[in-house]
Amino acid sequence: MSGIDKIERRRIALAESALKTLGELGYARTSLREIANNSEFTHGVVHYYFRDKIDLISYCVRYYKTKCAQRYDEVVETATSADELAVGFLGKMTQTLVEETPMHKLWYDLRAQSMFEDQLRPDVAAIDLLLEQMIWRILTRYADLTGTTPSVDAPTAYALLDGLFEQAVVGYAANPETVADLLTGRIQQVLPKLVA
Amino acid sequence: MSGIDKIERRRIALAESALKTLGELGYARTSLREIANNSEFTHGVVHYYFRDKIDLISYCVRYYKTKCAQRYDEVVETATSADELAVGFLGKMTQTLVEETPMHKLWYDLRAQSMFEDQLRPDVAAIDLLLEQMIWRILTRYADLTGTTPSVDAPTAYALLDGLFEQAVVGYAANPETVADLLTGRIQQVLPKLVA
DNA sequence: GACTTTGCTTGACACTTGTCAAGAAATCTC
DNA sequence: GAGATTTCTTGACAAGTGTCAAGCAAAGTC
Repeated sequence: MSGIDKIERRRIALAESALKTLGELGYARTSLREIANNSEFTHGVVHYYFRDKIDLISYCVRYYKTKCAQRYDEVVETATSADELAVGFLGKMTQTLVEETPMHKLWYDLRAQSMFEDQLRPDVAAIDLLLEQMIWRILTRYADLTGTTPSVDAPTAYALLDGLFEQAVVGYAANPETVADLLTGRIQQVLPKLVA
Repeated sequence: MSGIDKIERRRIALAESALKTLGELGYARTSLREIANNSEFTHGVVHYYFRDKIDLISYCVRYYKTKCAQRYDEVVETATSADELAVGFLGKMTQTLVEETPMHKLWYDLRAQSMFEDQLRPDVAAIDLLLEQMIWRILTRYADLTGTTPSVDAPTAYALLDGLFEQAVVGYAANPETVADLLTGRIQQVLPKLVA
């Protein structure tokens, strides 16, 4: 295995460890030592592989992005009816809401941080675009299957659905049981209104 | 002036100072000393009037809440047509987006923090509810004036519009010029779809 | 097997943080 | 105006932060 790959592998291992800690504690309360403690590494290693803290976090964000935006692609491709697509989409959405709550909490945290920390902004904007495109793929496919066309543009559709999802993530901390059903109900209300 | 009022007055002065600093720096980067430095007080005073940091911040959030949720009430009450209401609503919305950007940044930051910090959750939830009710007043009035009824429930309507607004706030850091117009365009797209 | 490079540990540094306590200053009370 | 109370300043503390450098261990190279 080549040297550059080994470095990248370590970076990824560190990023995954960091993401675990970040997802639990949030950006503000996560220190490099805490990240190192929750991993098999010592705190010095972090500085061997990353210039500084923001470099690590921004690497984490970029790494995270590669994992999150293709979640629904399979559903989009295999669905043969609007209902099937909607059910599959909602299923995957509630699944990731429940199973990957920390990652979603972290995402909304980091997006908020990007308003104050310039260095995070490009990475956050890139992920936002990726998510927007993901939503757009779902919506255009949904329109195709219903013989309609989207009645809002991509950024609007994303902002709307993201608003619903964020409320669900924020609410999840308070009521883990009811939130998933509420979310699916709301999206079912909204989805038909986004095509015409 | 009574003693209890004087204390409350000082608390409010401190909270306003703190909110200014919090709005600029965000939750993670704001320290009590920074708050004190940007005010006429010394850092010891903060602990004279507030038990600890979270007590101060939670007071700030509660104080902030009283100022933000009645912003649109005048527009709702005076509008005599759906168009007038929409124009007034959009005007106030872009106005507050531009003029009170730090407060809005702080709000989204704090809502994210509340996912990690239990003590913030009740206050954040209370504000979310207040905002939801505000949106609901606007939407029901809009429905009245157009002779329709809302086609989504209050939490859904709030989540949708809040999603649009949050995107605008996040995007405001990158492109301050274009964002306001984009927001109004998107809300104009969406508003008619929320009634039927 | 000696030597060099790479990877990692350890401990230290300068600094910031929240918190608190001792005492000065101001205000109030009589 | 003396004494008591409230209000504020100052300085200190312990803990935690990001960062870095010196040196140890391991791996690779000849």
